[in-house]
Amino acid sequence: MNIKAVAELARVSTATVSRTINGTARVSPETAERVRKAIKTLHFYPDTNARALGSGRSRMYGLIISDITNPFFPELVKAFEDIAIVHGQEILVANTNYDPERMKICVTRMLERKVDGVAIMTSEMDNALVEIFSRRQIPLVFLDAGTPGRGVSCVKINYMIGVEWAMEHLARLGHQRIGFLSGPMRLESARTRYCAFKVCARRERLPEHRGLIQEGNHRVDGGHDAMLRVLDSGAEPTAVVASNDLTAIGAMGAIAERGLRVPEDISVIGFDDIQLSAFMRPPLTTVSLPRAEIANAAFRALLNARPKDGKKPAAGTEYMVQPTMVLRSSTGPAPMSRECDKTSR
Amino acid sequence: MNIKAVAELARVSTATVSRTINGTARVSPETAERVRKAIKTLHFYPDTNARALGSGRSRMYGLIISDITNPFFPELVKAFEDIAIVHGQEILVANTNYDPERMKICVTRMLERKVDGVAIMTSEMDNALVEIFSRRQIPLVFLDAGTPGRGVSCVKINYMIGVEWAMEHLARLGHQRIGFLSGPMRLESARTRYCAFKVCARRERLPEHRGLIQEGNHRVDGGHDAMLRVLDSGAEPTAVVASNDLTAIGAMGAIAERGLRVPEDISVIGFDDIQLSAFMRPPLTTVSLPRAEIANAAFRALLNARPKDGKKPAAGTEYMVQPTMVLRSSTGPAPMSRECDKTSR
DNA sequence: TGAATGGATGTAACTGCTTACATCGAGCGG
DNA sequence: CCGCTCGATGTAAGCAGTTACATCCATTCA
Repeated sequence: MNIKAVAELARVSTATVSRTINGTARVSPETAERVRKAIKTLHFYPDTNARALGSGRSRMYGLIISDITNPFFPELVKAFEDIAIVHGQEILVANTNYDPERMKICVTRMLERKVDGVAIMTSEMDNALVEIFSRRQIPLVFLDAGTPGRGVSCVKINYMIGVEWAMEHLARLGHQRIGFLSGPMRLESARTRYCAFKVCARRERLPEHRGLIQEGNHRVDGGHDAMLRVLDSGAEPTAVVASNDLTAIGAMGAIAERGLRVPEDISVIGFDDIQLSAFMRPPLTTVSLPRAEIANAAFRALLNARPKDGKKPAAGTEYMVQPTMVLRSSTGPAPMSRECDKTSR
Repeated sequence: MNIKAVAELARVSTATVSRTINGTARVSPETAERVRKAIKTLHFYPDTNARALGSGRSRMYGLIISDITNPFFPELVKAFEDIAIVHGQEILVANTNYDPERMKICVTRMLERKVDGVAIMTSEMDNALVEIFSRRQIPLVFLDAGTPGRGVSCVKINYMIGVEWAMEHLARLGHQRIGFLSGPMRLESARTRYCAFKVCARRERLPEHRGLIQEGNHRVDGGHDAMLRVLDSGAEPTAVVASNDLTAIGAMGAIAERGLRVPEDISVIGFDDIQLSAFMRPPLTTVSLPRAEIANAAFRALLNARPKDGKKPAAGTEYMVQPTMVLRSSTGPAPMSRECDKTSR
């Protein structure tokens, strides 16, 4: 079942069949109709491999993420896929599992499949690998990393403003001793959020305490453990900001274990706004990162940077997306300080 | 950058390069070494499209799921991908978004990419589409649907035993008035769970009440609404079993809204054991469906059914996987009946 | 010593589609 | 009425691999 069979049935050449399928040149309406009919009759599906080989374009974008079971990613992937389908492109998803070794495999897959561009939504990237893509003139787009260049774009999230909003929200509620549960420090995105927190904390002249800041791993268990360390440090926070929602959820568990209540004793703010945050008890106040917008920007970046007519890829751009604050019930007025508590007893 | 360049640098023919890459025939160690060195020097990555075209095998399996943002799927996808990588295969994931129309697009993609087999882990499948695959001798494997045949396997989950365990657990805790929040009845898997519940309920001679059983949509909002309907029906359940975890989570929210407590007033049991269930307050007792095992069975099914040497696909098999009960804190002893409550006041 | 064997490698046809170029009429202006 | 243009279509050369078959040479055996 190939294009030749269709051509014979429609009594035209294979070129005409190809042209009607792709709309790359004028075909008379009657001929086109005959071809379409033949395609239907024979249940013909053009072989993508052959198409890619012949045309040099694979009609496929690569999407590299850390781990599809991290709830941040599925929505991103879906949004990206939906846009891709509209543009007649497919997407090839690859998980790095946070492992730079496996990242190499991902890159290899992309190259072997001759993707038209790659969106790298994770940070396990090393410059040698970027070089490989750039040598082949394959457009790239990074999330929260890199600098724009020929064919290389990046989508940056305005973490600073997100953290500012969170801090402002807490300040209004009267919080002073605010903890921060960071992500793994080897991740650029985690470091950025951490830095934004420190800048804000300094600016607001919040009391500092060594124990207030603890490193997690962007997973629930890490958030749980980090929160316990905060509580055990004697820092006595009235609120904590977590580097992502999973961390915040772990923290809420730890707080409950210690017999404290959210938000009466400690307020908690997350980052990401994953689906499940809305269904926690209490529902989590969080800084929402707009997944669909990120996917959109990334896709547009790849589309725009696409090399035209064998020329070099166009210049890359930097996109900035703005997070939004989602107020739910895990934050509340700061409790009176412990000193007051003691006095009143 | 193609195989010819490698061949020239290694001073051999393209056939020898192909042979060393694929290990399909003996190549002398010295020659092989030269070829490998040339590949490395030139950063050569063989074009998968050309390979697939030449060999007829795409080394790729399709995986059709409903929706990657449904937390049941990411783990399935990941497990499937991990096994595939070990076997040197890739996977092409496609979302149907629960839409039969879009299922057609998914099928088209699979055919165009000449996949070596397809795992269909969703129910929006119609027989005409199955026919298309079977005509092309492409092995299929279904989850919870279909019957095994030539090249067609299925992985079935023993829902009956899962529901039995849940009911037994509740019975031991003294529950009698047990509600059921079903999934959308058009899904075979939802119907199966519902039937299993009814069979169990009859066998245990549990009191029946029209309002005890309500239809949800396998999402949180559906569970929430269905639970409200149960509560408003006057059925006064002391426990509810939900068709999946998201439904159970929605139900817990509805219960809390009505000022009732889980598990003191109403026990809740879910189905699936998605990650977030462990982090609910209270953590959700649920019937765990082993995602990794399902992925494993599906992959093995495709591998075994693969047509050998141009022959027809082998006969398909039926795999049965067993769920397990995960006891957490959303279930507890049945409260005394309302009547008793009234009397004691 | 000549034929048979077999391992290593080369040659070239083939995969299914795209596309540059060629061809062929029809319509049209000079 | 001729040459031109232009739209519709055909021809065939790629694209980058795989692989059946051919070739070559060194053994091995009768």
